[in-house]
Amino acid sequence: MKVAKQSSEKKLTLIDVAVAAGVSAITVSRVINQPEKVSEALRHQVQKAIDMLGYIPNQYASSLASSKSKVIGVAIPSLSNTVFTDVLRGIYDVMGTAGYKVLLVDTHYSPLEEEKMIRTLLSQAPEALIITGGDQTKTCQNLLQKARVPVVQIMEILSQPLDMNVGFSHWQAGYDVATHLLSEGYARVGFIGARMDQRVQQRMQGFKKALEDAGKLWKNFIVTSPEPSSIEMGGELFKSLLASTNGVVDAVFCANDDLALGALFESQRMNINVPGDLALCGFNDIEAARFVNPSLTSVQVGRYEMGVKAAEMVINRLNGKMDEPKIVDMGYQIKKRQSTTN
Amino acid sequence: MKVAKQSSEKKLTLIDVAVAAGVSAITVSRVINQPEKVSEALRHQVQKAIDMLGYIPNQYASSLASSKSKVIGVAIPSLSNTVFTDVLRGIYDVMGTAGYKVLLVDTHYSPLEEEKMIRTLLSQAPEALIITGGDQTKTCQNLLQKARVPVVQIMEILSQPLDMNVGFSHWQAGYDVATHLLSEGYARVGFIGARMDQRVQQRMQGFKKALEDAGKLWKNFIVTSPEPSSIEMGGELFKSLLASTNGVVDAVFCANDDLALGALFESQRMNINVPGDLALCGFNDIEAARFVNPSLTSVQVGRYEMGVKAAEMVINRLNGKMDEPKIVDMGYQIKKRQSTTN
DNA sequence: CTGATAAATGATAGCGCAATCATTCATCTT
DNA sequence: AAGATGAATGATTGCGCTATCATTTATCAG
Repeated sequence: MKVAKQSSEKKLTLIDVAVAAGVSAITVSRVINQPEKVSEALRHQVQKAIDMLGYIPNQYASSLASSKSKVIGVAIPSLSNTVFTDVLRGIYDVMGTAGYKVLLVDTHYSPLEEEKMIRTLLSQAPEALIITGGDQTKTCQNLLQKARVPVVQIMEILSQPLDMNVGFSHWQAGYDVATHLLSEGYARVGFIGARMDQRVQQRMQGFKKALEDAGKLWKNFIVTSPEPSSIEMGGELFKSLLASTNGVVDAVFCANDDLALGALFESQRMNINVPGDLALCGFNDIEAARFVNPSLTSVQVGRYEMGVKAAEMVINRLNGKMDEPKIVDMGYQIKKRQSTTN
Repeated sequence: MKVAKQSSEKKLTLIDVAVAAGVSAITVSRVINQPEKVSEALRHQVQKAIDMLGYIPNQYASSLASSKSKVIGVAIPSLSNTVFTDVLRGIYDVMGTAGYKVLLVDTHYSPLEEEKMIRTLLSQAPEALIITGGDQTKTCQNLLQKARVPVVQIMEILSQPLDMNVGFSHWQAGYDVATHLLSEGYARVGFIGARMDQRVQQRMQGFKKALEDAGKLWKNFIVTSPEPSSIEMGGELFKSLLASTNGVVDAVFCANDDLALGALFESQRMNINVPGDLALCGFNDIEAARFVNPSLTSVQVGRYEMGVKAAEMVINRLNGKMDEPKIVDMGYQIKKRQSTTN
């Protein structure tokens, strides 16, 4: 084995390794990509050269030559929302194991930004995309169509998915929460929501429908804000709701657990007893919901599992399994806890 | 302008656009990358063709030809920890604006996995890397060295950074928290910690040193677990601490806010009054710390800003500004709240 | 109006790798 | 032992783009 200069200035290529190992370039390529096609002796010899030189393949050259990028593009609306990062973990865990890289972008809840970001993703020639929800711009949908790339839309069930779809019905979840609160005997049920993205809107619509069906929907029992959701915002919205209802509200469905915690903490400060005076229900079932006092009724969603499922769907598709279902409803579960115990 | 078939099967290349626009390929390339070098008339003509065809450049070919990837690699230990996703947001916001893509990997707190992941990152020929902490394997350090890529280590100040470094001293923060608790009159101060990564270890060491200096360090007042940190774990560790100290502990420094919340919620369930019977201090100052009742003393760190700073350091370096400081201490601030009010 | 300079555009080559096809060599069959 | 088969290895070519240098066209001084 010839020994090349250790501290060469220019970057190492396959050929450097090939020379060092005394084989041809393509053999080195095979050792890296299809080791079973190379005899054991040569394989070791080449591997030794690779390790010695610290060679790292240039993925760009590889992708260009093979038109396989091993990249999956993922677009989520926010990096600071555990709802999305939980899903992300599922995606990363599966994709990592399967040898795919994840190129992640943050759309900041904006379809226009999403369009820009998806352009970026597409320029990396991803083998598939996982994107959030269904409110892409028309241009963006065209781009995706044209790219002929498998796409999974996650987080919610869509009526007309672009391709594959994993999620659950936020409308139904909202409907069920309202029904649950009514069945527990609460009669003046309010709603607080922030950010008001498509999914929150749907939860609210479902919620409103259930109350309407029961003849218990009043406009002043709904308080929302376009601002980002947060614990602090939950407290604010809760106070607004109390004001707009003159304090007669007896249960509040909060669009997510952060808002619910904010409402809970605020009501503690106001000496409003939960659940004695007021019931609270959150959404997402983050860890705090289980452990706060009183524990918080919430809607559990298999977020990690949703990420796993989306990733698996992508991988199946890439492996040519076309017979898998294209739409998967992950469902949800209302976790009844102390905060709605009448 | 010639019009190409709209729904061609094969993917579009520069040349397709060039033909459609009636110019040479390189001119199209210039319109995309250095528009100021092309006359306005041609520029519009080409742009029209690009839009019409829905052309998206192949980044792999571009990167291979120009050896500029416009990719920044980022490695963090966990995707489900807000501490890291906050930093990430800062990185994404700056990098996105500057036209860089972020390739993110999750090392699951394991140096071995980190080594593997950094190999992956390097194979994408990133222009720089942002990695977490300083406990890379030797092999990994060699890889990084050899790659001659700017590296920023974030989250903590290291004695021997590989290259650039942004963070703060966890040791000092731990020392200061202990000092603060002692100065508030607490005399039997305990510590609970989970996961016990390098940064938690350092906080604990600083904490222990301060107690030792004050002659108030006892082994049974320190309870840790290698398991992941969580609210639930905080409750468990808190109960263990009570057991191992026979309940005489009068203040607890929790290695992070999740643990602190767990301890707080658990003490509420045990009818231990905070801060009346027991003081609690967290770390990281997540939003809940400000709003929970009693509000939780914690250590505030500019995580988003840390991400921004790291990204800016990278960009400055890539733009040839070599005179910037290589080590930036972001500092921290102890936020004194109700939970440690004697 | 000539030549010089700058601005705009084009032709060519090569980035580092893997697909493809060709070749060599070992093993087996009858 | 000759031929057949398959495994192991290699030579060539091109992926889609940009760097480089060459060429053309516009602009201007004297």
